Amino acid sequence: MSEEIRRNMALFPIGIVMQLTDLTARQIRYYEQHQLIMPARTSGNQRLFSYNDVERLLEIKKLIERGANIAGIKQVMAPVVKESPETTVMTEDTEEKRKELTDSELYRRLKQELVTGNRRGQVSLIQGELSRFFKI
DNA sequence: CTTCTAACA
DNA sequence: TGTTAGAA
Repeated sequence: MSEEIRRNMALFPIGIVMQLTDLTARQIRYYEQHQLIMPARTSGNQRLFSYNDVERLLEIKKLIERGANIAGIKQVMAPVVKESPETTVMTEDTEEKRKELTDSELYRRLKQELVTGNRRGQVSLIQGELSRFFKI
């Protein structure tokens, strides 16, 4: 299985993403309304975010903290279409840098999430999937 | 219990 | 953006 598929594989419900990004469900849904992210849905209409979605949200969060609005973020971030196999749309190299920083931050949180373990329900949902990313 | 949508004291 | 109501 390629990294591409792994990164775009939807596996976290909004609750996990909230903890990973420190964003409220309201904000996450709001960003989705504005096409900043396009999480998949379960048969029950529940949002399922991929590893990439989480990274994207962290990017959005930083831009928001820097005083950017939705319109501004849309300009900087390449609009997500769908699962584009060869679409590594990096508008600027400045984003490459920020990406590296958020990656380490994300890794730290995901790892902590896996070690700490959530409470009933989430454990089975996330732990099984995350073990594919981290060998503990 | 968790998440979803829609709407507003 | 917060928050809440009612449903799934």
